[in-house]
Amino acid sequence: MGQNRRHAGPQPTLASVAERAGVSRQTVSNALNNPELLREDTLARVQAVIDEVGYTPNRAARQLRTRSSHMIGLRFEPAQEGTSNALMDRFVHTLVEATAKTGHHIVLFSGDPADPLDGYDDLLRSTAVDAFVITDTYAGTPQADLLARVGAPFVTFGRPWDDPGAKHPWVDVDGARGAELATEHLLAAGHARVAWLGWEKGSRIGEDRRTGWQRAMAAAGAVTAGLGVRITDNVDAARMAAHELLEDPTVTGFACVSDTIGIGVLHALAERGLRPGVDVGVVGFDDSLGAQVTWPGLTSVRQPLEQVAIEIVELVHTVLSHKLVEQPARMLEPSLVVRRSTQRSAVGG
Amino acid sequence: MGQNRRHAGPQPTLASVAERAGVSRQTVSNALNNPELLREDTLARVQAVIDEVGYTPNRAARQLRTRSSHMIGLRFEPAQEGTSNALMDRFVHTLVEATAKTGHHIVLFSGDPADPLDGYDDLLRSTAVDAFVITDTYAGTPQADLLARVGAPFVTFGRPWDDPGAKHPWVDVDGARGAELATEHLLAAGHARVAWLGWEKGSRIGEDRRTGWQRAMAAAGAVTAGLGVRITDNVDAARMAAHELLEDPTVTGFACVSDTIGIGVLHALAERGLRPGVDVGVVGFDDSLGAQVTWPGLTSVRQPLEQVAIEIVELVHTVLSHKLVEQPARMLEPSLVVRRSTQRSAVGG
DNA sequence: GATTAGGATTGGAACGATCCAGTCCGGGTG
DNA sequence: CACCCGGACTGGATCGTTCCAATCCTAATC
Repeated sequence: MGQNRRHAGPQPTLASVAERAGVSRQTVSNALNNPELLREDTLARVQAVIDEVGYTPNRAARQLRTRSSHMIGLRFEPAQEGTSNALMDRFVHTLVEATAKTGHHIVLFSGDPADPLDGYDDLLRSTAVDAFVITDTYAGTPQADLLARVGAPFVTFGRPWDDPGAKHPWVDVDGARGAELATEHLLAAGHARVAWLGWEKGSRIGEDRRTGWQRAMAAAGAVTAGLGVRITDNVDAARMAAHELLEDPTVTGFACVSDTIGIGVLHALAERGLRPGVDVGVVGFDDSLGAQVTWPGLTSVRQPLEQVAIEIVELVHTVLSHKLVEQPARMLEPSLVVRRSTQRSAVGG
Repeated sequence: MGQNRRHAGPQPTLASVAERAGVSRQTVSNALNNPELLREDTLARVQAVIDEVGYTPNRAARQLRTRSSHMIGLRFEPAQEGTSNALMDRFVHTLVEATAKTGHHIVLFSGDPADPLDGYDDLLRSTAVDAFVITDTYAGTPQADLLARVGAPFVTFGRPWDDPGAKHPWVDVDGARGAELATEHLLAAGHARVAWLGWEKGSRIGEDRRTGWQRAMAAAGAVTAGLGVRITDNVDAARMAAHELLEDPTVTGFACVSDTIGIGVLHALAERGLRPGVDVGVVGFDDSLGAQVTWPGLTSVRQPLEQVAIEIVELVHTVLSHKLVEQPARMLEPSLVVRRSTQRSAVGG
């Protein structure tokens, strides 16, 4: 619809539509933005002309007048090779779909990796975007501070770790709960001593997930001493740490802070001839592509990224319409995707 | 710079800068867009005021007048779970960086998955974007046809398979050459009989890559009869196909059309107790995350996505400045990333 | 039939930039 | 000295929309 433009002449404008329909520009504008103001027959007549000539409002003109671009900025950080943070892909896609429904679009921009603030100010001052979505809050939230200071609307994916009293809207996933789910799952599968392979200190997200492991272990009356290990996020570091822990044959469960690390544990098992799921249970985190394709399949904690994106868009919408909500924060629950790395059933064939 | 806005009053405009600098609006405009037209001292004076008040041109106004938004549209297709097409991540990121250098931004949009044309027309007619980058040309190029018809600028990542005479600009990676590299590598490693695991017929990309395998085999005087298999792009299908081929113990090399399929072959090896690299060589395609983290590491054909993005931006720029190039098409060479799945050296430890 | 209320519609004035057709000015030329 | 030239700069018009205040119209009320 609207695609059947008959004449390939100049783009139709509001004025040309108005003239053709025998009404004023304002009436056409209202037909688009406040149709309830028009009499039924007038609306129908205007609509007919709009369809006939294939009119689409000019965004620039609208943006200039209304001072809103219907664009949402997202700084697209470089994905580190070798780690499984390509989960952004899933998130961004849902974000695009969710924003499309409210007539918004996502504008990507980049910035000096050393300066987390780079790029925001420019887009904002040139009125190119109405709001921002901020995804990397793990290292503090200087962007949030900047934007809050200049009064720019934004929503973060990630709670304000450093400043729990921050009033800005955010959506996050309960990582501790995820690790708890993972650990409970391993305990229920009969692995009494579950190790934790986490990131090095300093990662708020990592520490949060770790508390979930501790909570589950404590609830089961299990000892955690010597079972919590901190390493960097790569396959080899995890492989070596797993080898070390596996020297103690009573350690048969591994809850991991990431899929990358979970995969590293699977590598160690392969090298030792231990059967994943049967001899040793392993759970990763993020349900990345790696978890899905690695042999024989890695059980993983899945974040509801689709839901996160949807809620973020809702909050953006709320903020932009100045309907301030009392507590504009949402904590979502992760879930567990069970694969063979925690299943005792026969593997193969 | 420009960030030291002193007063948080209303946004400075061209007119306000002009007044403060004691010149006309046009002069300020020229200072920004055609500085060579100004006398040196005038330029310096205007610049000083611009910096002082922290002026940034309003994009909407500029866009309205010049009819160009400096935005480039990219339809962000849903990533299929379970397949390794997260390589878009790497591509998109470079695209964002490359466009930033020319003052452009990437706007993501989505569309009805059933309608490859959905979304383009709207963005174009509302003058929201100046050009498009099209990434999925594997299923024909209806978008390219549409855009060419309405005279909209665009560049595709992927050659026009159906219409080799198409005149639109494109950048692509020589997939046949990639498969040839993979096959040559396996042959050189002593695997005389190299099987090809490809996609089902109908995929132009898949067929193209397949010819590379055939070329390398023919050059080596090797027989391909019974060694070319077509399956769907998932781990299990590949695993089963590999099992079947491995019934013939002379088949010790696998060139695969994707990493997903390569990983499936690795699964089959694990189930049969065969050592990757030592007993059987496997090469995937795309150098995805899965290839990097899967055990023991999957040799893979890597597309120069960064270079693709850069060349695409160059072409977009060329097209937008109406400097038509004679043959606006670039074919890039892939490379091979060697990992343990094709190395006879000891694995583990 | 004059008055009024309120819904429907209108036309001028922005929004903030660039385009275009000048004007101003200082110096070289005949 | 009149004339012309070209570089530097100016001011109105314009892009396509929405805001605002005013006007028109219809029907109900007195």
